[in-house]
Amino acid sequence: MSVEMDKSYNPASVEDRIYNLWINGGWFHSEPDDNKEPFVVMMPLPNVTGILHTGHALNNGIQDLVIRFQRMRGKNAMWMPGEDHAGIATQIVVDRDLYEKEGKSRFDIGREAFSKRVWEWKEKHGDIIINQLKKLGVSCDWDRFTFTMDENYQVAVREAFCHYFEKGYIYKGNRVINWCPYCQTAISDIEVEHEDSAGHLWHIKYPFKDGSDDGVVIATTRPETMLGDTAVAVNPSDERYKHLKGKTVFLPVACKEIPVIEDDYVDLEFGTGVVKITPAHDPNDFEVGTRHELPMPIIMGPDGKLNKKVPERYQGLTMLEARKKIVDELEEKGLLVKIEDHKHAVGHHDKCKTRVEPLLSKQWFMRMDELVKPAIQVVKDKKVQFIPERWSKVYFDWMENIQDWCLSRQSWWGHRIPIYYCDDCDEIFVSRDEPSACPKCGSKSIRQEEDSLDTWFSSALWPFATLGWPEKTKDLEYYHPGNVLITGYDIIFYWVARMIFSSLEFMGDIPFKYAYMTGLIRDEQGRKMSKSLKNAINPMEVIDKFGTDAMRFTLMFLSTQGGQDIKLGETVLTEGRNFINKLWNASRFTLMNLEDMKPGKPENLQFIDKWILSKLGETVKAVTDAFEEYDIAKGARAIYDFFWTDFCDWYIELSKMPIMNGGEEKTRTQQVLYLCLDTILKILHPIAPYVTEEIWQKLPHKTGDTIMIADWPNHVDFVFDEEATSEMVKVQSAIRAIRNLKAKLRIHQGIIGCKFNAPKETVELLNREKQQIEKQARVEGFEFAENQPDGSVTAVSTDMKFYLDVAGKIDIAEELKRIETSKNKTEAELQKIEKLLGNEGFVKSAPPAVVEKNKVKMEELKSELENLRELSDTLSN
RNA sequence: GGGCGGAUAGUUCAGCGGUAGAACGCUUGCCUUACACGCAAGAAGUCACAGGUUCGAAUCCUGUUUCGCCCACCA
Repeated sequence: MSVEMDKSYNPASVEDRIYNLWINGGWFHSEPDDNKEPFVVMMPLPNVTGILHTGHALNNGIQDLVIRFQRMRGKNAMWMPGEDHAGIATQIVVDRDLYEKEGKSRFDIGREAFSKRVWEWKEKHGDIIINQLKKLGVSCDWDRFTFTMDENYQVAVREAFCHYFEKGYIYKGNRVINWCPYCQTAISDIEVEHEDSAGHLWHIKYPFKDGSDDGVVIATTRPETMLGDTAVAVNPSDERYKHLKGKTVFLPVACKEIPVIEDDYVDLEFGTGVVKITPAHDPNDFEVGTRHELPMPIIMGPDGKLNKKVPERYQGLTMLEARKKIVDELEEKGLLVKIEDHKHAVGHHDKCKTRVEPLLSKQWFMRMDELVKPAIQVVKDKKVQFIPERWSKVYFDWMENIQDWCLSRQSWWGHRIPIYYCDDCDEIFVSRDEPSACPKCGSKSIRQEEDSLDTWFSSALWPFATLGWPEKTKDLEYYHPGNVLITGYDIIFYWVARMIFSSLEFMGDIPFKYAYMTGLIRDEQGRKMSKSLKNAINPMEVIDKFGTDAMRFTLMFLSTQGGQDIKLGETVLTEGRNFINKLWNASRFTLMNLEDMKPGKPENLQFIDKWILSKLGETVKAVTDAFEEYDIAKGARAIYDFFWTDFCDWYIELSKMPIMNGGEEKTRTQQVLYLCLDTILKILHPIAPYVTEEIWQKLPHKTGDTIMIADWPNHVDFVFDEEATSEMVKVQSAIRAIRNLKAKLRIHQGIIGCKFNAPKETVELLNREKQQIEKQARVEGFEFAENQPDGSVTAVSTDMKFYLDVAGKIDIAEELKRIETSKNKTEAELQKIEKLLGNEGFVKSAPPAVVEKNKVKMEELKSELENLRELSDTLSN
């Protein structure tokens, strides 16, 4: 019988099979259990319209790592998955689909039909991202999968809205909001992306009256809005414009007279010191307009085109078309004084990238002042902790300067606002269910608000709405609050902050203890991934090419605790792939040599065994601590270093001889190998779940059905053996020296630096190296004496005497040069350490261990230097 | 205009008070019966700059330069 494993790891043949094994085992599922401590992670909701990007791969990878780690540590791990209806984002996608297939817009088919279409779309495409997520190997509790439009979830949303309304936090306000002409809806401030663009500052003369040459010059970046001007303003303290007080000016193009008003808002330094006031199309102007009770004509329709309030020749033009026409016209009339270049930020809707227009409009708002207070406090008190800590500053800055939240969207896909209007008595009321009559006058003539809620209103309830809230469920009691939220820092405002105040409001508790902010993933040059640059990496393609584990390992390896952005590309992914393959092959070697193993605890440990087990213990501790502290990369690095360098390069290589020797030695080595492999698989499982499971399933003496729920190793089970460790250091340097062709020369001269009394095992190890060098040396034409004294226990150098003939093959001049550089280097190092040790402060205040170490090092350097001198003397003779 | 982060080997990054580290790439050998997605040996760094604190600074402080983010109603 032999172990059947391919020469290299083939993820495609493993991943789906293993995932099904886990699903069928039901190990992802969690139920409340008072005897076990829960560990809860709430998944950041992917959008129904979404396709998986590398950001998902990163934060779901970390979430899965944390969940698998805690599950193995014996916690009742529950990871809540779900999907967001994603209001406007989805509406845009379906709207486009409708247009492409039937040439219609949503307005052509109406709310009912459109809504039906979105549901159909969701049924058809909603699973795409979920299936992609599964390819990542995520171990979330699919039985609990929640969609933010599920019936239960709708109940929660209505409850929350009614609660806020009844508390007086929700109000209808007439304000200048951000309007997206493409989506034809209001959006909130944070949904506007500002892009600096090279614009102009137009200086325009408003004459005192029709025909007059004289007038005031205003400066504006948006001349088209002058059609909605109802005043011009100057600062009351501005001496230049004292004479304007009480006058009116003539508004060119629109042909009407508007007053000159005084307001502190006007900046004396900027532009001409005179500002045109367009109350319906600029938030500041609106405030000025309110103070001075100015008329506020709205000149733009929902589609972003000028409406009937403007002269006929402008009606139906878009704002930008109107701008051009107005500027032309002003120029013709000689009213355009000058045009300056001016850089300013232009707002765009983050979903559809359309330029947003400020618009006076009636919308529903949520008062934030009260809600924000406790939400700030819990972060101040470290009840909720950001990782890395610096993000809490971003959180505070936003929360402390927060504006009321514009909740309503003129969208047909989402939670319809549960506000009702009575046609008979004008009563406005909320209702938790479908009301049949007005509670005040009993009229049946009532209608529901047409608008929907901002999608983030429902996501804000995620940490408890998924657990059955507003019902008082066992789940809610057991799982809330959660432990950690893992997400990109780009949604701190959208989601993290809103979950915090929502949980505090409805649950009286924080939603999670830690908010771990991942970096953003960029391309190899550090650029943002974008469609236009065509530099986006599709995780599905990465999985096809490198395998899920390789991708996950790469991402974890790069995701440092500082939350730096991550540069991802072929090079690093290849490294991850190589590591996984190395694991596969080390396991293949181990398993091939384990077939006749007697199970049991290894006995009669030799220094090499003690050494690898010491290292293993250290690694287990380092990894456990790192994962507990959410320092993922540190953990990944610890495993990588131990596994590749210590385990593969040294232990496996050195294990070949005792295995060949057979007998007790062999059994012992097999048992140590087994112990190491088993432990490595376990601590690597949270990072690379598929390979580790696949290999673990092949272990001859495993207990249990899956590595997923195997016990996490405990470092105290591995004793740290200092003597073995220092012996190993010596052996390693001896072997390295022997391996080196130049070292052969030193051996020949009898001045090798690694003379020591070695135990039998060490000498054997060295002999093995000797054989290899012999072979290589023969290839290079060296001669040897054949009969060597055997079993020498003392000096390696004596043992290597047969290299005598090497001398003639060495380029003496070249070698002398090398020795000279080497000597200089050693000398410099020596001086450095001498200086350090000569430093009184160092001896007094440095840790004694450090001083000792340096003393030892100095001795070593001294003897090395001496050897070099001796060697160069011999050579030059 | 405010705030945040980075600047360490050719490249990507770790280290964050005690003698400069890893991976990739590069050079030189090797298909050594787990792995060429591999093995061994090697070259490679004024730790951006200038001051300061300290016995000692890549590491702490203060400036400067530079790259990148985020926030902000100066028309």
